[in-house]
Amino acid sequence: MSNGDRPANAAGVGEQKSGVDESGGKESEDGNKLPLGADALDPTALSILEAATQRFLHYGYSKTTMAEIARDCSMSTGNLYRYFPSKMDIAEAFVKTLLDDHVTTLRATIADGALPAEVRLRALLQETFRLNYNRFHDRPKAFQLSSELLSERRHIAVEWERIEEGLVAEILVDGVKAGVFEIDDVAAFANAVKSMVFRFTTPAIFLDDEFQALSADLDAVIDVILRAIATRD
Amino acid sequence: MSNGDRPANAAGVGEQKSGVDESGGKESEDGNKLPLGADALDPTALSILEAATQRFLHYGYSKTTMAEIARDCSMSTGNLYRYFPSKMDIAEAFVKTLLDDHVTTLRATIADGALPAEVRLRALLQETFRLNYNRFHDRPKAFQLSSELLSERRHIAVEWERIEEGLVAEILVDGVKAGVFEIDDVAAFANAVKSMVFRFTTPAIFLDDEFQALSADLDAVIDVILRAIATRD
DNA sequence: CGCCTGAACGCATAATGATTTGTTCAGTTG
DNA sequence: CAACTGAACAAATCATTATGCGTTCAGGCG
Repeated sequence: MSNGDRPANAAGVGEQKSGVDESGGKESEDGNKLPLGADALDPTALSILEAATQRFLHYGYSKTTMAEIARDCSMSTGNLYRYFPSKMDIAEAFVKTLLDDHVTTLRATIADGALPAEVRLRALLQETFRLNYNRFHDRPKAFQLSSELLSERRHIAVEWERIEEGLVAEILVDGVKAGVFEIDDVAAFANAVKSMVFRFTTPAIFLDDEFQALSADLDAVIDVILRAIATRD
Repeated sequence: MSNGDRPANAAGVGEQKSGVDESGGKESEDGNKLPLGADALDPTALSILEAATQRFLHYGYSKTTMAEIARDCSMSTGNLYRYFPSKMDIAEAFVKTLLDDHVTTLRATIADGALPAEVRLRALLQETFRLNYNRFHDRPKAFQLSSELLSERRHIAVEWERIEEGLVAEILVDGVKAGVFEIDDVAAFANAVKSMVFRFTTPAIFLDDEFQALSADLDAVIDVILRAIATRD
């Protein structure tokens, strides 16, 4: 218990190691447009994350050893622990950048506020599906790692869902303001939407299904949703 | 290859053993109100199924041995194979009676045609959820066995889904006839409903969730569905 | 000849031991 | 003193052996 020396803000992933408590943790008051992971990282920590990312993508989490990451960075294994509390925390940083990219893409998808709310909502939900599908199909290693991590560190999944639900709610509010949607409780409805498109955000299922068929099914669901909230004249 | 002797209709589960082909198999032209499994079973086969059922429920599939089942029935292991082609086929018969019970319960739930179609649809979907939830929570061994079998013998799952979708479509048609629903393509809409309630029929997910919270979420989804198809005046 | 037995076969699962790997920390370096 | 090393330890993982189990089939019985 002698070395209390850590670089300023060591990896920003200071959660409990294996406990089960759910203390809120940092709230990050700085608006929700900033990236949620990998920001303000020490250069050394960044190089570790980069090396780990390459190996994770090629060989997967379990086949990547701390010794290999250390060798890639020309440092000792012990030194890795000055920047990340554990191997799992490196994976967490990796997954956070993945999710961060997703959110960025989704924001770009719905950026054009001039488009009708129905169009933007459909685009958002289809793009969410497409991102999940591609992550699952084209980068299986990344997918496996993220789903394992998200099931073990639930708070990340919860936060991510909260953000996605916020995007949906954003469009819903726009639609209500524009007079094309009629919704009592936007937050509750956004939650219902999450349930309804669950099938298209749970890759464990669409193993052998075709993208086209699922996308068409999703369109049918969106049709129902839009019909339910369309203003009646 | 000398013994071509089998009791008439040996277990009615004559599918291929481990091939991958998907030939239609028997069509069962006799209406869909009859039980789909465990009918017309030899008394001996029935006693085997009964003994196996008890052990499956108590100890699960893998911890139940053919030797035990044979001992329970006071016969040799070899003789079991005169009534069921394999252990998995005994499990199939077991699962079919489970699903059969489900369908019977669901039919009873929506039997009262005098009730409004909205009420019957909600009852059907909530009851479907409740049955899945209970099977998952109160009889974990039965649940595990059925999900493993349904993923291996897909045609059973497919047929079961077809029946459930048929029940939904039945109510939808009634609602349209009564003038309370407005639906273009009933079959397509029933399929969309299946997607939307997917979350509530996929027990792998509601591991730690509460029944009440999920049931409330399902109610919200049903509200959206009903709002989408309500006739407008 | 129809119905059934139980020993025998080969595969899957479990148990055992050997090796690797995540993590720690006393100590080195500059 | 901050940055880092590398040997040491416990726990996980892997290869290998041993055991159990589903399945078959040549034969017995009534």
